[in-house]
Amino acid sequence: MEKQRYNLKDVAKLAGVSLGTASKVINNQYVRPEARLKVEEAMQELDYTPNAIARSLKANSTKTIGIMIPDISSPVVGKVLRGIEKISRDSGYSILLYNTTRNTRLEEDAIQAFMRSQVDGIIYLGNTVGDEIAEGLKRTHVPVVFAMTQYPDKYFSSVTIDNEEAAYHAVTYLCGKGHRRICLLAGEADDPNSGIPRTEGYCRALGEQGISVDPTLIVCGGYRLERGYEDMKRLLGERRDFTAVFAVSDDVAIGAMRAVQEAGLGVPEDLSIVGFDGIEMAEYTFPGLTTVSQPFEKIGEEASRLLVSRMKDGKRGGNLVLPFALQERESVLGLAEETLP
Amino acid sequence: MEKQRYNLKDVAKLAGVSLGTASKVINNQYVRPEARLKVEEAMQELDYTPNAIARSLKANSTKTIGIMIPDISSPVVGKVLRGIEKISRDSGYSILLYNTTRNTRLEEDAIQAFMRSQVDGIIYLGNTVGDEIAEGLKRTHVPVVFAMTQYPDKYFSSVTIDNEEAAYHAVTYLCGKGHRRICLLAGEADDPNSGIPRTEGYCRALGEQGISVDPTLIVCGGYRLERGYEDMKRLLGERRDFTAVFAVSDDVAIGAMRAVQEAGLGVPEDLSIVGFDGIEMAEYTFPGLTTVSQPFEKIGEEASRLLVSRMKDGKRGGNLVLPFALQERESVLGLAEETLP
DNA sequence: TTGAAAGCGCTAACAT
DNA sequence: ATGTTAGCGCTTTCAA
Repeated sequence: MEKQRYNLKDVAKLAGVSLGTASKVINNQYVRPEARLKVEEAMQELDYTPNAIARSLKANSTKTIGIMIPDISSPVVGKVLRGIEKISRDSGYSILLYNTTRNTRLEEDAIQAFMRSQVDGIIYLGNTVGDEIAEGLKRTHVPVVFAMTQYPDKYFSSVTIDNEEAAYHAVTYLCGKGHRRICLLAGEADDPNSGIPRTEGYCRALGEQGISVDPTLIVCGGYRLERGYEDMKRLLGERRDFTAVFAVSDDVAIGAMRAVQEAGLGVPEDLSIVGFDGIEMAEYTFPGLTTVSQPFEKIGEEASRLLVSRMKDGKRGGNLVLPFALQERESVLGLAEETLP
Repeated sequence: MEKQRYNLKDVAKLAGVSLGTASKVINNQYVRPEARLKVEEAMQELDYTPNAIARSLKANSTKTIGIMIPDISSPVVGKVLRGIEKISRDSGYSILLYNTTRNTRLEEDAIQAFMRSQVDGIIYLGNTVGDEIAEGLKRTHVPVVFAMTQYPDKYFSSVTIDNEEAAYHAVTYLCGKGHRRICLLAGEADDPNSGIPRTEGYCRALGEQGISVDPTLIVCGGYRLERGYEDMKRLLGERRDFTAVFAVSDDVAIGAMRAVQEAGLGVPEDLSIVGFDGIEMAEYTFPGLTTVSQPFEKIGEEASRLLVSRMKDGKRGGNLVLPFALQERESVLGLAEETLP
């Protein structure tokens, strides 16, 4: 089998027309019907596909968007990605993927790669944005939108939820159920994206209820299963003077739930747990996990829409804040008066 | 801020050399040191980045690989993707992503898009390959490798595990623990990729133990949490004459576990469960899920390596079969003699 | 060693 | 309505 790749010139020659005419055919400009037919037949015959590279070179636009991701294997990221992919594709854009593993050097590489590839826009997904990276992103001179993260510079747009408010809501809910000693599995202490605002929301809710914040009840770890498990296991070994746990992610909550159950305690009888994210798994743990759910796919879709519109008309996009929702399931117990510590 | 994009000609002019010389500098060919320096300074000054599009047009190679995926939001796919991305990037290839949602029309679109984009190779991830798609893939004339799936045509390479053997292994393990009535949550009945071989492995194991296969103990569903939950819930409503469950995926197993626990039964006291895949979550369910783990990241890496080497030297890759491993955790009970039905 | 120039596949302006 | 041609940014002969 010969490796054959025909071009428009070949098509034109076979059809007996000029290159320009053939070009008009594939671009839906007017050509005499019989000529059009001939060209179409020739295209068919040669199994011709337009070369987008050549077209891009000419048009100075690749119809491609670059996506930087901290960790593709995260289910949360996957959902957002699905939203992005769908809208981008429908708008005629291809997706160039770069996994940065939260590594600044790789982020810089990604930006370089995107510039070389002449992407028309960039979506930066999920990670906290460092200043140098933000600088690098600006120097690309293409529109950039952040999904699930923000950066204080009007050059960028973003799509997020209100993390402070969401955490406030969850903790207020717990207080409403009679809980007063609430442990916070807080994520990364210096993460302006999730860890910090959610901790603030936690503190605000407590304050509003007249409960003073006990810093020893706030433990910073990460966002992964393992941290939830390890941290809760350690905590349970030290003390049991809290009745509820609010975790920064469902993964952490599920890890914590395992530690609780492993310790012979019941959820929610002995300890109530609220998670954050609303991953599908939260529905199938036993008991089902009450959680603050984020509209991941929608976040991706909106990020994509924002980017597409900025690539089209160069408009500033602004910051879009999407609604969250508290999903009540079975992991929270309402406390009777006498149970309070 | 002006949108500026300089090209090599600008660099050459600023450096006071010819275009050809500037080109040699960025391609590390020999130029007089002082000229090289001038060019490098000019590049710096103009913040020059080579235009990969132009380079691709000339070189007739984009250093890009296209990846078709059934569902990006699946954690399993994410892990494979991570392996692919890592190796590809290290080998100098970019990744073009296309999510096909198991839809043949979208798969055809993906192939079209890849051809237009002039990808140098394609990785097809996870889904069962239809004949028309295989045909379309062949007509691209670029190397294609399948990850986690196969197609009987030497044009393609593949990276998989031995699904029949893995299922055989798991079921034999269950038999070794004294189980004789084993329910199979079988996935899709017509899926030559996972469903069929795993069912065959199940049957072979049973046969070898002298246990006759009870077809009413085999229930076909899908691979998702919901199916495991629904199917097991229904089954438990009808009968309880089995002591173990082997599920085609960890998601299904976890869904089933929830149904069992919800029914007031204990895992593994009343019912043993074995999953398939080895996702991280399997470690944090309570009890921990015993499962057959697949080396997802490695599958991605090897697929990528195979593809890269085929793109380089055009060699046929063949089919790579990677080892699986049974992860013993807490979801299986050893049955005493008298417990047998 | 360096410069000039052709050409990768396509589009669009211009001429016919 | 169609053909001719310049040129997108780069690499690579070929001459000098």
